Amino acid sequence: MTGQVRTVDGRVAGRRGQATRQKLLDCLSEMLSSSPYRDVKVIDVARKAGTSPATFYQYFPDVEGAVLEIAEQMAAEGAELTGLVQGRSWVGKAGWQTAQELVDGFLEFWRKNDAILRVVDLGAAEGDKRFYKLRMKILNSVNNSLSDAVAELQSKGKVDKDVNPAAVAGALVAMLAAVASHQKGFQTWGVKQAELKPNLALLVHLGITGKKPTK
Amino acid sequence: MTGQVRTVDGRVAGRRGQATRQKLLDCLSEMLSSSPYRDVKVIDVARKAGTSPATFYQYFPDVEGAVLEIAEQMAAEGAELTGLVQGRSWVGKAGWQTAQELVDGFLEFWRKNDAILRVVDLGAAEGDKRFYKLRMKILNSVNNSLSDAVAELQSKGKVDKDVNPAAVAGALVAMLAAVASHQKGFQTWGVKQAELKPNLALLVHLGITGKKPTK
DNA sequence: ACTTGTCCTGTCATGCCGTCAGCTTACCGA
DNA sequence: TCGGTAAGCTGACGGCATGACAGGACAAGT
Repeated sequence: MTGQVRTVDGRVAGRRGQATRQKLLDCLSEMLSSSPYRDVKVIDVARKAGTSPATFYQYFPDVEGAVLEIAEQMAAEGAELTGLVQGRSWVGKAGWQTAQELVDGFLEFWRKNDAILRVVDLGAAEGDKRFYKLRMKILNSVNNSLSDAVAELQSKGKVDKDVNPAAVAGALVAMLAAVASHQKGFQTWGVKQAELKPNLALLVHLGITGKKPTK
Repeated sequence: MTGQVRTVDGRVAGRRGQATRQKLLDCLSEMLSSSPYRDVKVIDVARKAGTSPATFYQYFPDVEGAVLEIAEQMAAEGAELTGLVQGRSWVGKAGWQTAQELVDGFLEFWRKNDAILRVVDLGAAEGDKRFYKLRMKILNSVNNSLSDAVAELQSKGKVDKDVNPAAVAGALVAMLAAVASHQKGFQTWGVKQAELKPNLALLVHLGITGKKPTK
């Protein structure tokens, strides 16, 4: 996809250049998880990476640009999420297992990348098409698979005709993402992490199949 | 609660002062819906309000402080959400109606205040306790009512014992909030606003009662 | 050693931040 | 009517981030 890494002014980046570029990305990523997005300054990132602001601007047009880059890398890894739903059964005990593993994998992925995902979410909500497309890219694999699962059950007459597979799948994915973002919120609400998961799995199972799971 | 409105340096604000203060809040609010949170500058808000940056800092410690103020006002209005669930029935056709009206009211409220809610969400996700408490305050009314509903059905033996009411309620509320934030996202996903609502209502009904609604 | 192209940084103009002293305005009691 | 007092506002300033540029350092090939 990305044939060559290029600097802002069009030069092709070599070995060393790519290294510092990556270092800047790493430092920015770290910065995002330790301080509010709004307060992340180019100069801090540069200092942390042992270089100067000017260098940063050689590789990225601005902070947002760099964030998009990080998010892009993450989206690529996010493809692993597909495996959580693709080709799985939603019937009987296997269905319950599928729901559980989906929830587990999803929360884990989100927790691992929470800082960057927050920013992507904000960008998307603010209407920025780039972030918005990126968010789709990440969620699409899961969403499409879920949507297919609903559609298939529907064709077999196991799910009502007036259910919109895409809407249900989208809502469930949004739920998982939101809960993952606010995991800490649930704790103070008196819900422990361990308790949360099975209840989420239950909701997912109910949403997809319309039935309570057989455990 | 707030006995007197005070400036940062401790003076009590009079008629005129409160007016400019409110004007600044209004302008900030408008600013937030038209440009990314990260790019909202004090000087722009001040200019828009026909005053100077120094005046802004007389009433608010920083942009964040002003945002919290706006959010607080909104949270007060958010109490109206309570009416969407409190004392409603979740049985039979009435249950379906309850679910529909909840979804409707929730989406409407979110759409009306989306700009500020985005920022609150971000702040909460970033771990800022003030935003986080505020988010709770807004969602608590709905969340508690839903939680109670589940607990009640549970005591009647209509819902499984191993369901955690708070977890389910929290997840459903998070889902509604997330879907509301990304309503545009669903459109490009091929799901129309009108189609989305009943499917959300279905999920809510399933989650609360464990059964398909009778329409 | 020399050349070439990559890579980094010092420096600078610009603009926003956040603060302060000081000016203007409104209110109030004598 | 006339100060006196507190509220209300702003010009100006040091400080820092931004973003652009030109030039120096460096690695690799010849």
